[in-house]
Amino acid sequence: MISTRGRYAIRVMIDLAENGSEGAYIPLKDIAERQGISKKYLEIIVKDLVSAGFLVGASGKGGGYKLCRKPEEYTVGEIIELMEGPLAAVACLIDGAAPCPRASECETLPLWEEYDRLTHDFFYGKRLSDLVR
Amino acid sequence: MISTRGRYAIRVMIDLAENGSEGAYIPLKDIAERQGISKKYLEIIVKDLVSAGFLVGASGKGGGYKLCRKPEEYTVGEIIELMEGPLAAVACLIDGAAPCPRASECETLPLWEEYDRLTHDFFYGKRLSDLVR
DNA sequence: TTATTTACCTATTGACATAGTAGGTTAGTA
DNA sequence: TACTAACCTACTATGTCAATAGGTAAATAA
Repeated sequence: MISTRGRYAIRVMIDLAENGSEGAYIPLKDIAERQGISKKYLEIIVKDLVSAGFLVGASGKGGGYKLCRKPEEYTVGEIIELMEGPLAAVACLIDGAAPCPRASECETLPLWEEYDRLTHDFFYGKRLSDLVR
Repeated sequence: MISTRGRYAIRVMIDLAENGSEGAYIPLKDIAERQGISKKYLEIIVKDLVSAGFLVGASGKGGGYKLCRKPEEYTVGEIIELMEGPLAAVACLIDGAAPCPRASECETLPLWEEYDRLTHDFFYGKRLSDLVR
């Protein structure tokens, strides 16, 4: 299940792509109102997008947020994985996790691997520009 | 993320398909040992499989569990949905849930719908017999 | 009939994640 | 100097996950 963190993050990015023409900074308040999401909660989400270098923020009057790249240069997959952690169907498939000692005999592992590839290809094949009206 | 409930349920079903030849009842203790999973925890999972009519249990000496259908007559999707609830990527797509008031203007909904179809088709296209060695 | 085996039942626990809220400080602009 | 907006830390309620604990009921083999 994709949580609100990931879903709201994508909506913020789309909002910026649609309303942030010519590199203007868009106040979070405006985004929150347009999207019908609590501004306070969006602050938490946007903070992570800034840390990751997906957005840049500017303080003070006339400040706000804007995209760092062109919409076609963001994939939906990287946004989701940033906000939610690895896009893995099962814990055994998370990179860097302790490898499952039953992996070699596990009859379900190939199933999860196949689903994992499907999911990964789907979300990394979608770009922010594909979602903008 | 598929939790242990769903994953263990599938492994129990595979174990029964492989070891329960000729309609014999297989004790949960044996399954737990073969699979390396706590028997106590499996009891909870197996209980749901019985309630749903996927398995049948027999008490007493010589008892245990067995499949009710042939392995090719179970889909992985129905097992997962039984154990984990709807296989939906986002809350707005759960059947019977309160419909999202923003659905008509939501720019991300088509994305989740497409992913949902992909996931559904994948898991309902896989059968228990596909996982048995 | 008795002992054994096995399913079946209810309750509880610790750890963690989710979805926020609350209240303040810093930075930049008009 | 007033205002705006980002930025920061902390807190909380609710729920889910992954089990564990300790029993009762049913069926069979000796």
